[in-house]
Amino acid sequence: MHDLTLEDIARMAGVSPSTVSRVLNNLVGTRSKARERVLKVLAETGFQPNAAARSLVLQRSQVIGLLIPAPASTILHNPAVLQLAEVITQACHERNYLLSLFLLGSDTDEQQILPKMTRKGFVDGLIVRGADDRANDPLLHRLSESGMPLVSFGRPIDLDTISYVATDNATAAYNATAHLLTLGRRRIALMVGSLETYASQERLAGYRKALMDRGVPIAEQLIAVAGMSDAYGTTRRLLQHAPDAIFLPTRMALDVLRVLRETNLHVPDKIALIGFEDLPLALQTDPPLTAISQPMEAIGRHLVGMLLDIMENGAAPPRRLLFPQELLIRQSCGAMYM
Amino acid sequence: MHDLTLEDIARMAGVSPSTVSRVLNNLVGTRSKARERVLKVLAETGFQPNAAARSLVLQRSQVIGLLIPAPASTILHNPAVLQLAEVITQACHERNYLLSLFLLGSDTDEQQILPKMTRKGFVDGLIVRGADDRANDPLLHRLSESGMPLVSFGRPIDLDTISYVATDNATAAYNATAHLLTLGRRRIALMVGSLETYASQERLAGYRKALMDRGVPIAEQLIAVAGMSDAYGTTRRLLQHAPDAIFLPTRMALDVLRVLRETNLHVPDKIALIGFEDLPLALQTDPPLTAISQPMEAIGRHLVGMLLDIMENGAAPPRRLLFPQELLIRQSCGAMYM
DNA sequence: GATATTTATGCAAGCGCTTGCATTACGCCA
DNA sequence: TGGCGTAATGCAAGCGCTTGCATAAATATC
Repeated sequence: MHDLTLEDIARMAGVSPSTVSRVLNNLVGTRSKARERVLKVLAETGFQPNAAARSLVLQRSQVIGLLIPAPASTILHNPAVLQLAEVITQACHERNYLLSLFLLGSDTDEQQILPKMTRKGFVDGLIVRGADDRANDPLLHRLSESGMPLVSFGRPIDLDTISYVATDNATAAYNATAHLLTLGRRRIALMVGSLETYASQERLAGYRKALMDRGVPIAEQLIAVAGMSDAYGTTRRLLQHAPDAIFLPTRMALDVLRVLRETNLHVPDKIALIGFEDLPLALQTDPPLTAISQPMEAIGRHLVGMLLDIMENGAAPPRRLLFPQELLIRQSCGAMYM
Repeated sequence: MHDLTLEDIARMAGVSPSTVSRVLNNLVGTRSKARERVLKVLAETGFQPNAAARSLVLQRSQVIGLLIPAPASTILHNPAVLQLAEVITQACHERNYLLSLFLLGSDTDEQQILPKMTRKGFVDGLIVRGADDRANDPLLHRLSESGMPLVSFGRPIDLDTISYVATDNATAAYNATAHLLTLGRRRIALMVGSLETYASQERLAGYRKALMDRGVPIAEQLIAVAGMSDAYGTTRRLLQHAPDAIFLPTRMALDVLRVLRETNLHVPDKIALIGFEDLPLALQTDPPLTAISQPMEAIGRHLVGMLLDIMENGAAPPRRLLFPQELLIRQSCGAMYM
């Protein structure tokens, strides 16, 4: 038994395929009697039109792709991207699009997958978790060249033709640093995951500016780069320079807290902590971590809004949107006790 | 300027569309001179054939869908599903399929999305994160009825027609409990996230059996159900019954550890801990958490293997596969000190 | 009740690709 | 060089749907 087609339904309902199509797409008046019969058959059979045929004739698939360049390590420690995926999924559904997620593990994946992703008739547009670092710049380049409607979450490096939504890490870091200064901290350490990422550079800049604006000297020893695996060691080294606050990637909070417990540095009495991202983890640490939060809901909505706009009106000129971030005060920064 | 089609390429290369198609699909001998010209044009234009047209004529899209029923809370605390997604993505690429992830947030999503997912010509088959609890049983039912090739990760409840891959939670819990007993623990507490899930029921059964086999009395007060938000309180209550070990969902480890620190119960000297899942978190806790680990790599491979098999040979009879799990001994169970 | 107007329906083309079949070009051997 | 087998190529149909156009039916108008 072959799969049902429009034609089968038409025969069963005693009408022409066109009529069935029109019923399916609601472009037939409600008072038609044929309509009733078709509807009945449709319900009985549970018929769903063939997606490929539909896409072919309509020249669009009603599917949007979300590309996540993510070697295992990255994504597992970064639930934020998942939250983004959820928000975007929701936003797409509201606009009657389907959101399809694609994981890009290795570089070979990328070579293999990208050409397929940019085929017409597959997805109508692409949202990319862009430019975490220079490494995925070529990806954006290639996507951009493909002509596929595209928006990036995160500002692309060296590429000013791509529309993007990003968050203002510089201001956020500035504000967080200022907050710590207001609380009386003077030796504020900064841990970043890498200096290759735009985000880190912006945070560093915001941090520096806040210190300078207040006339607090910048101690280069208090600035450290730490990967996931050496967060513990890096923290220990940092402690030799007697910081009274640490500004850190939230995913490293557990390692940092462990060091502080081991060295009997009470948080926040002796040392204050602020995380760069508001992951679920921030609520589970002891004490709960004050963290910078991105307005994910709004970001997601604007990403898909922007993409749909580009799909309708073309990609020029590129759209840009910068979102402010918010400092969520919990206990690790000491402000609760003032 | 309209998008390029096979016909355009054919014209540019001075051949017929059929020839271009054959070059694209590598079913033309290598010594053809036309082939060279086509290849050249293809390279120059970066042409990619229209995916919808291809799917339509071939009656398959070379895309597999991974359906993730995941309200935000669930997925954010459960990176395991992401690991699965990565493994499956990889396995699909190796088999020349594209893996497309779909998040099912709300129930309304489900109503809206499922019909689209089961359309022919969209995906060729579906992998579902099945039956975490009764709640998504209807989902599996509907998918099953749609006739779409389907495999479930996790054993479906009340449904014996669906092929699945699952892990042997009962044996794993049995072994972990036995391990604790061997280490001299006698008052082993069990925290589960819910009693609605198959997984929890199996764990509970394995736990009970291990105790009975060793003649250790089962204390019902040592068995507790805790959600993410009341893990802390539940742990405190549990402590009133003086457990010397706790068997817990890994994602609750931080809360449990906090209670134990606050009550000065040293892990593992005073109390041993074992987590049900080996999340990245297990390595970051202090002390690192002994945990049960699923062979994700193998599971992922078999899920796609099974699905492709079903796509080729039909769904009957349903395939079933049960994987053993492994106890990863770290410091929280005390075995390191023996 | 006859005509004009609106609304529902059917016909057929076509979206961009693949592929069976018929045809042509090619290389080989005598 | 002619005849043969094989490989390369082109033609045209068709995958399942939508939609412009023409026609038929239903409704409104006088």
